[in-house]
Amino acid sequence: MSVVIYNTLSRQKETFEPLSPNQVKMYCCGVTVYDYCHLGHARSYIVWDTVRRYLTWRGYNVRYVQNFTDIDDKILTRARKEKSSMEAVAKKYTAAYLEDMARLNVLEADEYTYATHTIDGIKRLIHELEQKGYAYPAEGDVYYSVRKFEGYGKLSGRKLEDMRAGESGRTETQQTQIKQDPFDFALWKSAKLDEPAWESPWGPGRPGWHIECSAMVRDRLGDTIDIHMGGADLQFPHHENEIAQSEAVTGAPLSTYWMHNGMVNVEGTKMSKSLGNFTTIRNLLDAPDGPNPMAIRMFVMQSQYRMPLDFTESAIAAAKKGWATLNDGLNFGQQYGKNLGWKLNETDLELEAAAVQQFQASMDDDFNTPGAVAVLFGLAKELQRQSNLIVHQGSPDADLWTLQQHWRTLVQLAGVLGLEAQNQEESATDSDSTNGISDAEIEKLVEARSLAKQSKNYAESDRIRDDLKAQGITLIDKPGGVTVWHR
RNA sequence: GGCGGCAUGGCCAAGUGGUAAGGCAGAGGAUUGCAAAUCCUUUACCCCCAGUUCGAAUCUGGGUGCCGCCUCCA
Repeated sequence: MSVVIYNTLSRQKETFEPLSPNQVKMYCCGVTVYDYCHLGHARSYIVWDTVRRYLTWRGYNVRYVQNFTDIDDKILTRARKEKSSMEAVAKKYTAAYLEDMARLNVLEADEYTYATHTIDGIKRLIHELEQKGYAYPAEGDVYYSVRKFEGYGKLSGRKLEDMRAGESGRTETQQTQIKQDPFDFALWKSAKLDEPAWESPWGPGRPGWHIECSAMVRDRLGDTIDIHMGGADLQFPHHENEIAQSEAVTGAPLSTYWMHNGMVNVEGTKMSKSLGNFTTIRNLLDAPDGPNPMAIRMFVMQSQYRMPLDFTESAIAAAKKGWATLNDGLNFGQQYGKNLGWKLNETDLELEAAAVQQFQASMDDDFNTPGAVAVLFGLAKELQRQSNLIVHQGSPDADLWTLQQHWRTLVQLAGVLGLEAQNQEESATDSDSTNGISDAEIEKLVEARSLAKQSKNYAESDRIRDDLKAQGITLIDKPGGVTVWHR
């Protein structure tokens, strides 16, 4: 069995075969750093993080490179607005990106690249394109002559004659007049007054958007990589243009597989900065009753990465609840393992084969995370049941070995999806120290409540229970008038 | 106008030829003084029409609706 990937290039699922056995070179189109990231970005990078984690778990040696676009009109506009510099704005939002992603448990790339650090490679590439007749200078700009590249449109499946230039209403009129063809795009833009600029054979200026990715991939990973990924909205023109640039120069395919994630929608339409219908990651997480970052991962994992994903209050609420169940399961070992006599560091325990097999079958099929998450829930619900038995009856009804295996399997597989529990012991200690109430005091209150119950003074007994609840202590009445509690 | 995608229970969402995973919510029951938690049970003519097939949510054709892209985009 091998991994199957939906390749945008062929519009079908293909068996994954890396160029060199067990080596995977991945390049992910990163963000333009002019603002905080929103949920659309969160989805995208959580998805690619998961692909990377899964391939790694499957035994591939993955090299993951991602860029930051730190030269761009939007950054400049932002810098003017904030009376700052392009560099400062880019720095600020690059840092913010890294913070947000760390919270979402997105692993750092093996290498991050920056447009500003790739100027030489960019200039080299443009020069080669010029020599090979694919690029032409015009009034200090340099443009790519799209009609010279035979395969233009092969990724997005479109023909130049079918497209309406300027359909989206965003064409820059100035450029339109300079370009030989409306579909030609800028490789190099001449600098206007008080704009950051780099020296070049075509005069001072800065690179166009698409060229940086071509240059970075070539510099860091080589002429052909295994997987190139990004948002579905990058398919055209960005990735199409990358292909045109890279392949015209190298004569080799830029990437064997192209993967695109579906958009995050708000009330049926795409979340985007220009529409203003976005929620930033930090706003969502930092809201008073905001979700745990892992709940966001759950939210993303519960739909297939190529499908649109609707962001709604109720979807987040459902993900929060779902995460709570999973989190309980993940904490089972910390909570009960010691009492059950587990050795927690025992790692040579075999995982539960059926669950692993089902998980892998789902994930192998173009990263079917909803199927994989269902496996996680199967394990978590069983642990939840056992946990309830322990609390109410004092012991589980499964043998300890099986329980430990369940738990280890859950932790391991959830980890492959980047779903990790908070360290419960830590938070428990936290609440011990910050929460003034001691065990003895709780016992006293529980005792008082039992007496109140016996005399049928339920108002009093409920008051005590509510008070304790407010302090994070849950009471459980068991048959026979016994009450147990836990924080 | 062109290209692509999607339509599955109250909401979300897997399933791509053998008669519907999972999550959230709901209902009934067990338990409880009432709760909480948990357990058990339970809710689907798979957008419409036609076709292929012994058999289709799944394939084919035709509708209808929604979404994305056509040089800001994750």
